[in-house]
Order: sequence, then C-alpha cells, then structure tokens
Amino acid sequence: MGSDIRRSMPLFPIGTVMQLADLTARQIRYYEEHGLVSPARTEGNRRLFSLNDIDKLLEIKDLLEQGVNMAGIKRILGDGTKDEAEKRAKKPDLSESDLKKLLKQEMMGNGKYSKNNLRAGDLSRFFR
Amino acid sequence: MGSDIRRSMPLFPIGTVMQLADLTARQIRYYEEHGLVSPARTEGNRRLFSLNDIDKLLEIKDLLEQGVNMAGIKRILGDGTKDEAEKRAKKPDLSESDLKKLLKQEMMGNGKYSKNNLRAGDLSRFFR
DNA sequence: TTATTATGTAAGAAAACCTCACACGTAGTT
DNA sequence: AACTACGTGTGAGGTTTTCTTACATAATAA
Repeated sequence: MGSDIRRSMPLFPIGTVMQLADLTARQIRYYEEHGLVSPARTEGNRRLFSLNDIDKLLEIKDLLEQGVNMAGIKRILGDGTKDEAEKRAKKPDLSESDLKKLLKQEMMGNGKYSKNNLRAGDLSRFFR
Repeated sequence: MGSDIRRSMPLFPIGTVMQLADLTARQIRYYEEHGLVSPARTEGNRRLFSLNDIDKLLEIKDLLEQGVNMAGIKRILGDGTKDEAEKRAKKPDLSESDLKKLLKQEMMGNGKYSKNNLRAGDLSRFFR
C-alpha cells in the first residue's frame, strides 16, 4: 500500500528518536553499525529516521532486553537493507546450532530494564 | 480521542518542517511570531513541531497563497493558544468590514506559487 | 510618496549531531 | 585468575543546524 512510503519517510533526528525509543545515541548508532537500521542522512550528514526505523529500534530494544544478542537479532530482524528480494533469499531460517544458542540465552532472561517509553509495535498505531 | 496527544506531540525540528511544508525557516518563525503556531522547545531552545503544528502551517500557507493576510489568517485560524475555551469565546466571527476585505483579497488571487510538497490537510492522512 | 507587510539575508552564538577512540562492567573461555 | 568479546558510557574535536537580532527589499496600501 502507499502508506509504506509514508512510514519509510526520513523525518526524525536522532534526538527525537532517543526520546521516543528511550535509547541513547550510542545505542542507536551501534545498532546501525551492525546494519540493523539504515537511517537516511541530511546533506550535512545528520541521521534522519523513519517510523519504520523507530519501530525496528523498538524491536531491537525488546529483543535485547529478552537476552538476545546482536547476532540473534540480525537473524531475526535481518539487516537494514530495503532489498526485499535479497531479504527473502537470505532467509535459511535459523540453523540448529543458532537456535539452541538463542533459546539458551532467552532461557536466562535478565530483568534489568524497566521504564519503557514505548513498546515494540506501539509506533504502528502512533499516528492518526 | 486519544490520538490528539499523539498529533500534538512535539517531534519535528524546523528543518524537517521546512521540507514537509515547503516553507523557509523565516516564514515559519514569522508565523510563530504572530501567534499562529506555538511549537514546543527543547531544553536547548530548539523548536519542536507537532503534526498539528505542521497542519496549521499548511493551512497558513494555503491562505496566504489565496491572498489572505496575517490579520485575516488570525481571525480564521485563531492564535496558537491551546486554550479551546478562550478560542471559542473570542470568536465573534468575521466582522462585515473584515469579511469585505478578505473577499476582496481572495478575489484577486495571485498565482505566484507552484511546487507544493504538501497541501493543507494532507498531513491528516499522512501516517498509517 | 511613505508606511506596512511578508520575506530574504547576514552575523554571531549556542545546541545538536558527527566520527573516532578509549574505558568499563558483565559474561564466557582458557 | 587472566583473557576475550560484547554492549554501552564517555570525552575530544569538528561540522551542521538552529537560534536571535537586525537590516534590506519587493509588493501593496494609504
């Protein structure tokens, strides 16, 4: 549908995203570094995030809080590439060993996080 | 409804608004100076606009393009005050003379504007 | 002509953001 | 215990963006 372009429109600077997702700039840049999000850039090289980006950041946060590490999140959410075709192609689902590792980690979920501003998926219903 | 708080949430820096509404920073600040919009501010005094603010800016732009001047726009849209009660109280509708002036101006609509990124009201359906 | 209106533009300062780079706590490994 | 890897904190130094203030200008109104 056409709302995809709206949801993928680069609108928010990192400061706004920090507040909306309750993440530090360091965290957000780190996730980008790992290819999980690929915010657009202004002419002056400032990051501009879309609603989709923010949704993804919330999912990342969620998974991290559940004990999943970067590698696991990459397998689950895929990289920030917009190429859907490639995304499908490169989806050999989790391997046995990967799955075991993930389950092992989720098993021992640590509860060291608390004040969430937004939960994953919330942004889907954020506007209108 | 509850989406009011979402639509009035301060999210966008002036740069983003400039692009969305196709207005210069000067214009936006000028309209604020006249009390037509009242964007929130960051701790560091940067303006943060809400979706409602942007909608209003688009309406202002629209009216200006139709030849209505600031005074007229103030009467039509009211100031940026969130006080709805006051807004209703101070609505003696347009006076005869005001109306005549406005109509006269709208009559001779000048067509010196062209590349609109968004039209007034568009943002209402912008998300989701 | 002169005043007003809406906008352009420039200067100087401050906030926000950028990219490194290094530090640190925790957890797992040797 | 010592070492390593991971996710994040923090600081330095630099660039971009935004801020206020002030003056200029084209078009309209008086």
